[in-house]
Amino acid sequence: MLSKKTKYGIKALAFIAKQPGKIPVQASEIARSENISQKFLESILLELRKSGFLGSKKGKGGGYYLIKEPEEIRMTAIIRVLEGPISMVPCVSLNYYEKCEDCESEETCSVHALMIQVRDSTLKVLGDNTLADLVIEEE
Amino acid sequence: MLSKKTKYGIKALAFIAKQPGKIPVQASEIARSENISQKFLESILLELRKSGFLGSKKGKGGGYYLIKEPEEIRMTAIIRVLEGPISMVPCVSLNYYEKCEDCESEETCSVHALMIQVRDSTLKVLGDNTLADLVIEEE
DNA sequence: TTAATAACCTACTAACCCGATAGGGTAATG
DNA sequence: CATTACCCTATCGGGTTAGTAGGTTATTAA
Repeated sequence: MLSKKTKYGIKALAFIAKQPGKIPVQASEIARSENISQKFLESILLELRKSGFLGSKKGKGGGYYLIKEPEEIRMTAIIRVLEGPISMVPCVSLNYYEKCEDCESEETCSVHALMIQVRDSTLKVLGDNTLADLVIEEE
Repeated sequence: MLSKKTKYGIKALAFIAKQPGKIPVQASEIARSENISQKFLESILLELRKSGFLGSKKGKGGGYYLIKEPEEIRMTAIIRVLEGPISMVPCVSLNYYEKCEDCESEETCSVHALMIQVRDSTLKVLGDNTLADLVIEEE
């Protein structure tokens, strides 16, 4: 299950990407438009800024803006930052690998091979889609 | 993320499917072999019995056994029972659909279309794999 | 018939995480 | 210098997860 945090983060990024020009978008505006708790959204935007997706500008007329082009931002990157691992099990995660306590070996684990298949198919979809694709579909 | 419950459940089913013949397998044996808390496993096996995957026999020589052939048990069915929805978001779930509170319409939601793609690719993998496939890979 | 076995059932709990709220501080603009 | 809007920390209720505890019931073998 996708957390609200990730969902809100994606929606916010899409909202910003959708704006004409490169003018900063305020958190309050996004919160209003997308029905998100403003404070909660602020913390998400902050995280997206710290991880290099967004730039920010303080004061009047300030807000958040994309640093890279929407076409360059893969959904895998966004989700990994906000949600964490894409895999359903840590033992098949590429970026957040963790060994299982209960499994003696990954070769004999019946779940392992299956979860690799799921991971790869999900990765394909999320890697093929960029932020630009989300915006296009919206119009 | 897959819960331990689901993971243990799949492993247990694979363990039972792997047994030669149709003799019942005891929960204690599965728990020992797979390093699972026995009591926790019992509750999972019980659920799998109630949902029609397993039969059981009490008393000495008792245990759990598969009701259907491993080839007939799709991974989607197992996961839906133990884990719940396969989709990452309730608003694209086929079996556990729920409307989003924050979204005004699903057509304009930037997340929606993406999550349908993820759902379909995951569904393909889990629908193509049966319990029999897990056992084969183990050998 | 009785003892052992193993499934079945109910209740509880510690730990954890999520989503949100509270209450500010800091920097930039006009 | 006042307003704006980002920035930061702390906290918290509610829910879920993974497990533990302590039994009851049904079946089988001695």
